[in-house]
Amino acid sequence: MVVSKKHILIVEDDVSIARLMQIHMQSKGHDTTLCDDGLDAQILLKEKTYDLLILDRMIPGKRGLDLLRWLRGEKKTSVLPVLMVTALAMTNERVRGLNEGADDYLGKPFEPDELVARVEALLRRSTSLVTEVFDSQALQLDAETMEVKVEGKLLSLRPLEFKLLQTMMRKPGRVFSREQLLDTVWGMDSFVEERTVDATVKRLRKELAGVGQGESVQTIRGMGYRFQLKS
Amino acid sequence: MVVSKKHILIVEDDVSIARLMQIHMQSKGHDTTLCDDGLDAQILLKEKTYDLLILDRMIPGKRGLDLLRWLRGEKKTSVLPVLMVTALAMTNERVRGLNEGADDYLGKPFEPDELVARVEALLRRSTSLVTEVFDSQALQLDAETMEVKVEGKLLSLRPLEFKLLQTMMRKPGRVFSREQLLDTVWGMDSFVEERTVDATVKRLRKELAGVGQGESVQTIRGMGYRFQLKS
DNA sequence: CCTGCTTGTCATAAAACTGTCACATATCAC
DNA sequence: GTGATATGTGACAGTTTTATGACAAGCAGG
Repeated sequence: MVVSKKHILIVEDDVSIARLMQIHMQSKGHDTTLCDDGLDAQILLKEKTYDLLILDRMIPGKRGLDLLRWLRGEKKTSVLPVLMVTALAMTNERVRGLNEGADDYLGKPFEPDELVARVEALLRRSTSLVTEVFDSQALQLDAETMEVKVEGKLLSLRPLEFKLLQTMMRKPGRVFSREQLLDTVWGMDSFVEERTVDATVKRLRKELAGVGQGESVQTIRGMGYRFQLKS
Repeated sequence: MVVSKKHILIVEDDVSIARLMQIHMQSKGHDTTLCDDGLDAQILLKEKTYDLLILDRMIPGKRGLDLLRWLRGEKKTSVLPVLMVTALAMTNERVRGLNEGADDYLGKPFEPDELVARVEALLRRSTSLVTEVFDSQALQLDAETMEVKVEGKLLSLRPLEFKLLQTMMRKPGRVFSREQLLDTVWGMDSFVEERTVDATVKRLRKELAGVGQGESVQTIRGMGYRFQLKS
């Protein structure tokens, strides 16, 4: 599977190693930003968003773990995948790094192939299991757990119901035709009756009704459906 | 910082020195076990777990370095801190000992104060770094012994089950895809069916069920698995 | 070479999900 | 109101996904 072009922040003070990383990342078609100081990295992370962070454990300015801890403490960037690199190849150090929130770990010296493999694996994951949290007032939808929370009350939907809600939530108030929904939810190449949408809407409504939001999916006769929270 | 009570294994054939060590360790509130033979020490290390090993380089039965090499090689997971003691205070010998995996080194004769200081330093390090104890409410996972405690009830898992639980516990509530678990638990380069994850999950669940946490590993249909303690 | 334990795979059972249909209701134009 | 059209609803079967038990290969320790 090809991972599309990503932007990777490399925090590493050893120039030769950093260059090596950069070359390999670029060979896979990714953009890279290099940074050799922890405090500078912190600023960069505040300013921009990256798809992956390669973090050396031993860096000037701020220790790697400190940076990681800060990163995980912040809400916004908390899902940024982090690959931690270090010369401390001891098991306990590794465990500690992972506990602090690193998603993977690579010991120095490393094989370039392994670096690439781990990076690609992390990127693959992050694109398939993104933690999207839509938040329309009282309703939260978490793409990662396929769960929906309405005023704290948990609601676990079936895959199709979830996708349907997710799709309609992206444009609250907008009317979606059955054809449109079939395309986005079921996929452009599915052989499914339009009436199937009705059935799924019904099932979704039933679930939502359980938390007092049964009417948030409305029917526009002759047009389709739309989503809007009951006020 | 006060280091809580630890159990120290002293491997030393000179009785007077051994007694001296013992007295000082006990004065700091630690338990000690004395052993004057390398082979016996090996048996003890197999049978029990200690928090620190004070190892004389010159001991009967087995040479100190051999024991150390065995310890580091045999149980790759062993992170037991080792303080090596010897009369051979030459630099190169010292280097050799550290290379073999000793965590610190003390030349004979030694000042009792120095012994105590080094021991305390090692213990402090080990409690903050080595014995990583995950603690999600009632569940404790000890990376060193591969044991899991649930409300006091001990649970010894098989290697794979342990790794699996350990991986999922790092991000409680988060869903891990089978691919993700294969990468982290089995390794990125393993040729294992995705269904194997199911089998291992089943085995892990069975163990957890024995202590009333069978449902803490949940299935997210179409997505993967996640860990979350039953509340 | 045994022996016991771990683990990968497979076949099968069980469960969850979804598409469709038949019919009930609702809405609209006249 | 009446018929025509659109949508709601419940049931059911087929499909997909996961659970489970069995089994053998792999492996470490004797």
